[in-house]
Amino acid sequence: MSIEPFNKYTEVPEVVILRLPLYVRVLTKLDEDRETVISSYQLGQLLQMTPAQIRKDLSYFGRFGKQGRGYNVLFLLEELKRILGIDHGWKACLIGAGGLGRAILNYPGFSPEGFEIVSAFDVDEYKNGMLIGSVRVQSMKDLPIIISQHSIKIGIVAVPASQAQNVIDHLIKHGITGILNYAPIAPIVPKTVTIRNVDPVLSLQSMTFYMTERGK
Amino acid sequence: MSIEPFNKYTEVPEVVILRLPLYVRVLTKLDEDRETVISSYQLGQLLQMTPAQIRKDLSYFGRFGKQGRGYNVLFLLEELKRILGIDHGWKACLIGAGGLGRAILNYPGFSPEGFEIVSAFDVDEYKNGMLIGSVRVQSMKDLPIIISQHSIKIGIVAVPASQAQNVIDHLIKHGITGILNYAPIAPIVPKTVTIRNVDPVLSLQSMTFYMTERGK
DNA sequence: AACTGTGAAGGTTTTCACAGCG
DNA sequence: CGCTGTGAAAACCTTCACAGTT
Repeated sequence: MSIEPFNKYTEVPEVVILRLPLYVRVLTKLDEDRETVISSYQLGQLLQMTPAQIRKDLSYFGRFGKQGRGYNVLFLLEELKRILGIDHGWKACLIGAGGLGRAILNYPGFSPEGFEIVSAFDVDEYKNGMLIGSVRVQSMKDLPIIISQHSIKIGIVAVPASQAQNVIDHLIKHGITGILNYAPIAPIVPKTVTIRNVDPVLSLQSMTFYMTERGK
Repeated sequence: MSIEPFNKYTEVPEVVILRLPLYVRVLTKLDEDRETVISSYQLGQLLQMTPAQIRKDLSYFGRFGKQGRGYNVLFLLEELKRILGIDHGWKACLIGAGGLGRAILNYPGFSPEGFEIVSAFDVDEYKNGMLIGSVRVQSMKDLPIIISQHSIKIGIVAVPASQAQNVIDHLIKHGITGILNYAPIAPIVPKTVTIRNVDPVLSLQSMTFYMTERGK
């Protein structure tokens, strides 16, 4: 029994985790450009952040730099990938093979980063068997077996808003622990599941605030 | 001359602005469901937030509720739309008519929310004249005149990463003040311009942190 | 009785500033 | 000398708790 108020072990702030992929992205670019060393100041220039913030963020995970010199680009890049769990590939399944789902399947940005959509599902039985890119659309009733056979942990939701929460609940029931949701809703998920929403309309709606007199 | 350290007029925190569109979304749904009154507690349930946060957020802009009763759904909805500047439509232009650009043009979610893509551009002259949905692809050299004729303030960027910063600079030079960027880069813009990035890969990369042992 | 609006408290994140290392 | 890593300070954001209104 402690006299002081209970304070759980200081975790890494979520905002920090959200920034790590940005670091990965610029480091990847720097590596492609054959840069071998970079300082927190230079990283800050590229990302429009303060050098102190970058150093503090990295310090949550270890000591990756060299005083007087900076960070080794490739070393820091690989450390960050390991921390984020993207030093290996991830399989994902897609739910919803409409216009949006098709665009997601054809989006060339996922697989170079190690995210592979290995399977697609749609409630519409007419779409079953259709080939989109290299993926064949399957019936929703095959979802449990496919998820378990391929050990899929990520679900990408591209169904209409009205069905999205149901689909999300269904995915979670069958073992999905990460969801990338494209439906324009505010989904409710247990704390054991990580969800990210892709919602360009929300982005535009907060943008317009700053584009009106009111926002200045 | 004050003794106290200078503190600029307390602005509304950006996180608050980012949440307002969420309130708009659930209020819209509630209105469609013929709900007329809602409390901060109920809103909190729907959005997985504390009632105090919702009340505090709203208090930055005025007093919209009634004690003992809650908020009038339609009234609050319209106030929030006015605050965000979405009580009227916004015109946007799209740059990049490749696979991604085509998906954006065909995405049915923008126009019901008042965002209309009135024009599309591509550097590839072979695409000029092509019709995508109801929009005809134009040459980049027509961009300045079209932006000015239609008073377009929003640019949607769907070009390859290598060209994105150039395109963004170009848009800004010709009067665009809001940018929705789909290219996987960390763009640099002046403080007079508001930018939002749509980047599902970054979302996935922060998600996997929490899906690994490390993230628990 | 049921709720809002809000100062104040509490908690979190950013920035500062400098010791210490290469 | 130039830079990192990091306690401490400052700034920022969330939650509490309750006076006040309907």
